[in-house]
Amino acid sequence: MQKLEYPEEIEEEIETEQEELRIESTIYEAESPKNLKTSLLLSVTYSGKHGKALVKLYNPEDGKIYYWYDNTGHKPYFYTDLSEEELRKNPSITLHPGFLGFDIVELYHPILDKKIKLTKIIAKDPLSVGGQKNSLREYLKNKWEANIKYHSSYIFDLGLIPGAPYKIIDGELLRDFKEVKFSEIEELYKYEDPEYLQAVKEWINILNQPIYPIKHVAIDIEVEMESPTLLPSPKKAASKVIAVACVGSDGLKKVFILRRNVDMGTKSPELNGVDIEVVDDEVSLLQKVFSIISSYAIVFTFNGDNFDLPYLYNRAIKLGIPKEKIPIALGKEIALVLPGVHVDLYKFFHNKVIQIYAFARKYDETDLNSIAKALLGVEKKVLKDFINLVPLYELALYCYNDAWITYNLVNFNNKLILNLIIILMRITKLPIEDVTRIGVSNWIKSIVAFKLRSRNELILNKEEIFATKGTLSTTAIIKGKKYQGAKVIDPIPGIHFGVVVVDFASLYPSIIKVWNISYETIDCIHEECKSNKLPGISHWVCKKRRGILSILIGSLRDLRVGFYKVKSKDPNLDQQTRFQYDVIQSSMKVILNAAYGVLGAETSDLYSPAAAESITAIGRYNIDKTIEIAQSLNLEILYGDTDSLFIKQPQKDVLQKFVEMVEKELKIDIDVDKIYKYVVFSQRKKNYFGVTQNGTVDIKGLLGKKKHIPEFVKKTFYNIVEMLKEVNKPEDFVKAKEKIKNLTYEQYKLLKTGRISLSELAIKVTMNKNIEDYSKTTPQHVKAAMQLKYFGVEVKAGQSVAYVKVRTQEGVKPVQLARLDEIDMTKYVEMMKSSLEQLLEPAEIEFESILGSNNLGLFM
DNA sequence: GCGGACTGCTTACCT
DNA sequence: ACAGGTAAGCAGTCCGCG
Repeated sequence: MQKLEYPEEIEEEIETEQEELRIESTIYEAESPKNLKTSLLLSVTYSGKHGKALVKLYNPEDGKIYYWYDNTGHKPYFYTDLSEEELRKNPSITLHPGFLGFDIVELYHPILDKKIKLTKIIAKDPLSVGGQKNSLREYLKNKWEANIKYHSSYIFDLGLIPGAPYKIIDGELLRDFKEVKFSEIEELYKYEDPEYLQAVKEWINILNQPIYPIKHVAIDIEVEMESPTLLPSPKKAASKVIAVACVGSDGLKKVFILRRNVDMGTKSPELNGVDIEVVDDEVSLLQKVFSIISSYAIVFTFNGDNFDLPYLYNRAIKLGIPKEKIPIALGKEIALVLPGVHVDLYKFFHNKVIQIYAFARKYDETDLNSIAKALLGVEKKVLKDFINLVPLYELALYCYNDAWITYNLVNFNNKLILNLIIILMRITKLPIEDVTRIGVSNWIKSIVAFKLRSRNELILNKEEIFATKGTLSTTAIIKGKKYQGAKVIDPIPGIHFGVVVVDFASLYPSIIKVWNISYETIDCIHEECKSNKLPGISHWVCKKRRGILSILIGSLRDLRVGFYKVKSKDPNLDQQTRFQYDVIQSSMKVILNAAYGVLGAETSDLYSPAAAESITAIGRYNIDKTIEIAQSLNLEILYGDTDSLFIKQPQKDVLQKFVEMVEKELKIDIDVDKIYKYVVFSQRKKNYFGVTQNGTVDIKGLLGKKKHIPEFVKKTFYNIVEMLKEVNKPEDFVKAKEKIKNLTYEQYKLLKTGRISLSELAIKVTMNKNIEDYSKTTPQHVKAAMQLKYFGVEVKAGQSVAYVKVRTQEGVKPVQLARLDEIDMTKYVEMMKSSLEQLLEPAEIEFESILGSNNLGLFM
């Protein structure tokens, strides 16, 4: 299939610097009742029309969205250190049309460790605080909390928990929480300080609330194309919308097709049960779609922010539909719907931490097809012809299938995604639109800011944190990195039977808790804390005050490990509860795993290099101490990486003693993670394989598992792995050896005689940049991409190039352009060798000997 | 003019 | 737009070489 190009955007983008989308339409406004029963808080936004914060609630009883407008008189604001008197002299402030007034406040400054006096500047609307050239914040140098979005500020000040149940009584918005019993928790954490216990209780209180099913719909649209290679531009919306599919949680299965001068074609049985409506004119088609969009609480799309919804909106405008009759509001890079909410699954799945920690890297490209293949085991349909010419029933099927996939991404595995989103909202205090669109550093920022506001503490500026926490005392091993990271212990090469792996359960979060690491406690201001040095570095940590991250991250860690993980496997609980607990513990995992990284990320608002390098330094200290203890008990350490140690054939009681000693010394839990029948190490770090007691094989870092290795090498690699599974004792290797040799030889023969197809020889490598951005060198995959571009197919950043090695000057060719007879065999034999050797070497098989031992004449 | 030693770039992995 | 550490393969450079 021909690759598509993106349209050139000719017009200047109209930069709507607006932080809050002003939704002016009244047609699609939801009711705002005086009383409302148990409803989930889905979103908070600012209503320009009412000049108030707007809370969107979902009532599971009737499946409808309800609005609640602020009745507390809450206004946007920020702080400055200028006195009111000084400010009065500044007409840009006092005469600003959005200026409302001043207030003098006292707030606790976490780094100065004292209360400071600030002037609160109150504004009429969010845009007057920030977002425009002449917003109030632009006229002041020293300012705090001026970049917080108004809806977040509102959530923080009212202590709202997005994703949690609320009710309205006599116009008042109230928590509608089920009572949670804390006796068990109080027992579990009785040695912790009261502040910490309080944090634990608050987490449980919000996380254990029921999650109600939410009425939702998945939508996908198809658009006619101007040319076969140019993707339609949503901004221009020049071509017709020819199909729209909707799949709803209420059983809706609907496809609207625009009647055009194209064959109906034949209706596939896959469309049985799907209501296909052929609509005569585009305007009615759009109106019907709008009516569906506005009747569901959540609209899910895949890339709807950047394509489907702006296209529908702009097309509707173009066809003369008045904008107040369109239930869509467009922002800079976001599209919202009315009266409910829109979630763009592309953005959610694109989030790196979701990809890595929630889905364990099951998908590595974030297009719909890759994700569907990895998570649902299904693929997108392929159009057999240019979309403009495809028979209508076929188009209907294609469109329906995409909406169906989108719907199932939300609903597979017991609505996992929907549950995950709700739990993440509760943890991060972000509205559904934000939590599904922004990255983890902003999640954590929101968690922290919510807590700070509740404690009447100032939310510090990035620069302020960096000014005192920016010093580094270590040097990174890798050039270009800022500070030293984890320690990896050289493995002892060979085959080792009976290996026990112990590891620290979430090491870095534990360190943050136990050592009181936080951006404000590291290198704190107190003279008397300076002696409280951390091991191996020149930083010290506060003795007087518990750090906010120590509390937040520590409590999340403890609850995950000690409560939710345990409860998710508790057979005494019903399945639904266990499932919710499992969702909670995986949501926590996502956040915990990223917490340390956020401190070390320059782009993060909590960037605190001193804290980040202290965490890794303590990590190294921990592993060193643990090795010392192991040695004192005569345990043999085979390998270790960051937070784990591989111990050879430890005696049960010695291991027990070891665990006790480590926990006593370091105050951090260490557990047996797994037991291997045998593990095979080379001299390489991060590179081994092992067979566990139940026969599963772990392969770490070996070449054969890397995704760019050609399929045919991979197949052979995994066939050998299967053979190694059978090995239970040292003697078994001898038997496996013959089988492995034969297999390898057979594959080699196939390769040499040209019987491996081009696609199995393909090397697939991701382009992390666009072609023109490779300025320093031109790697092979880029060479291949350049050849493809010459043929009119452009590979963009994020996509992968498939190429083969050939005997030409360039050395490579994209698979599409290559012939089998020009393949450079020697390169493929080399690849086979390097990949397979990592398995053969330990079995004492020489790759070369396999090739040489048989029928030499065959290949010349 | 060419090959080996070296450094640097790039990707994909591990924790 | 969370971190650093490691392996592998290739690109590019420098140096020596009658």
